[in-house]
Amino acid sequence: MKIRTRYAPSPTGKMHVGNLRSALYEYLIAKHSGGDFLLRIEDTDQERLVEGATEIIYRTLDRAGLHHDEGPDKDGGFGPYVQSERMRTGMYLRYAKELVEKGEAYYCFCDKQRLEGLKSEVVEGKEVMIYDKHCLGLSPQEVEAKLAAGLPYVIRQNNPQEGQTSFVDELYGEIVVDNAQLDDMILIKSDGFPTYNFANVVDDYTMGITHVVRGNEYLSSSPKYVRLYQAFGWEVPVYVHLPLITDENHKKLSKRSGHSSFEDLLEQGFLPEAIVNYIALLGWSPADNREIFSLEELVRDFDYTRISKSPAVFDMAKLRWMNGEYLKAMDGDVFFSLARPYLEQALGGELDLEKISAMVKTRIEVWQDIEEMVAFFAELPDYDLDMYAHKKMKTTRESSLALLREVLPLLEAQEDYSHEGLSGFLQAFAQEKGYKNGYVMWPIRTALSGRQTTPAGATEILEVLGREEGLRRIRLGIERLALGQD
RNA sequence: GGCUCGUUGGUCAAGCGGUCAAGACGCCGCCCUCUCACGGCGGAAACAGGGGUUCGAUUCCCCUACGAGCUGCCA
Repeated sequence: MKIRTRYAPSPTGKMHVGNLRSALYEYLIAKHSGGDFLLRIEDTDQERLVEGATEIIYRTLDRAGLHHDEGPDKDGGFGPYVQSERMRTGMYLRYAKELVEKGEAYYCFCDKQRLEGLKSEVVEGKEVMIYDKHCLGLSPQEVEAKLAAGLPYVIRQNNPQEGQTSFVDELYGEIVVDNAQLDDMILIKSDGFPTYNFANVVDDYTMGITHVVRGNEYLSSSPKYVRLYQAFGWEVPVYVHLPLITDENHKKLSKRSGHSSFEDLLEQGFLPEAIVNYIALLGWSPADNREIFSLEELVRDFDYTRISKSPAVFDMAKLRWMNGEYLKAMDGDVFFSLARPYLEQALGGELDLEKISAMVKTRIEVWQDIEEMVAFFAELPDYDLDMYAHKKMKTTRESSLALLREVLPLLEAQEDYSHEGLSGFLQAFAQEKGYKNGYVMWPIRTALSGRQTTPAGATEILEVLGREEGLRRIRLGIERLALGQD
């Protein structure tokens, strides 16, 4: 049997990493076995729809490389793939009526007031209500009359008060609940739209979904869905409920709390491959110890039985590390082409950006790190003269001044300002004088950069800065040190 | 409140009756070195608690605690 999975988001905003991970696992489970991954838009809640949200879903999936085999834009013969369009075919109501006829569902005409009156317990500020099956007692004639009168109605599932319902989740094992716990959830809303609870079952069945892969939040309502399948006489699909992804406070990720969406992370300078790789490991681990996976490798190695059951905290620090790994492994030219906009923004087009790009490559974790790191090339920052003193280099302000004065004429005489030429001659100089390399390089680099740490050594910086600017900065350093001494 | 699920270092996470309880991120130290970074080496750091079962429990069962999810005409 060919596995078919689906990602079924409701278009209500951005996709955060939890949403994306669901999509990823659904994709991986299907693709690992050569199956199909479908996209279905669940827009049955007309009030929560957000303009443009569907486009975000397409964009995100595309950027993440999770290409669907079927979807609203790719008909595979199981369409429509948008629930509002499916509703127009009348299918949900038809199926609901079938259930009514079987006694597995019933019309309910209860209005808001009556329902409000049913709310009894108040727990943590939330009122808890269990529907009392009031309308189940209506005779067929009464129902007909109310329907004919055009009264608004909903259709509710009719769950038994006794017995148990169970199903097997691939990860969590057998889940058993007392039927008395199952409330008569609404299948068809008064606006004619199906609820998620009903639509997901009808759609998953009619679209041939074999493996229902979804967030853990559905685990406890799954018995109700299972009852629906059974009521229809449909085969229950394979269920794989995924553990939650939480923030550092162990709270479920949500847009409301300002948690990053996939697109936010891209803006923050993360690579889509790194994000995908990272979230793949949030709740799943391979049999070996590997951590770096391309999407193709994930497809090959993804064994969903190894998905864990406990929630995972989204750790930005590790994502940053992983992004850095991707950056380091990237081809130099590709890196440069991607880094270029950031380099240009920080430095303009004057300097040799390609050289600077190479310097920065092993030192950044996200693109945004570039700007701060290279700013000194464009403009010498104001710096504290104490920076010239470094215990390990054995330099002091005084020794630095002397060193720079000693080295300046030599640099003025130098023609070759290549990194190789400069380092060759400077090291020779150090050796001749019996200085350690650091003793001569530290003052020079400080004068050139005005910084304690730089993405390159003194001679590389000098090469990029060029003879004129380099000498200018060194002279300035001498001047300031001399002044500061008095 | 009820129901369901979960609980190995700060975080991810291996383990599936007998291990000195992996590995990774982060942190710390050392080496490399013209600073930083990379790279290399090393370190601190965990089985929530209590009962069982067993010759032997991180591993199986029960209870408690804690956490999470659901309990919507939201998904």
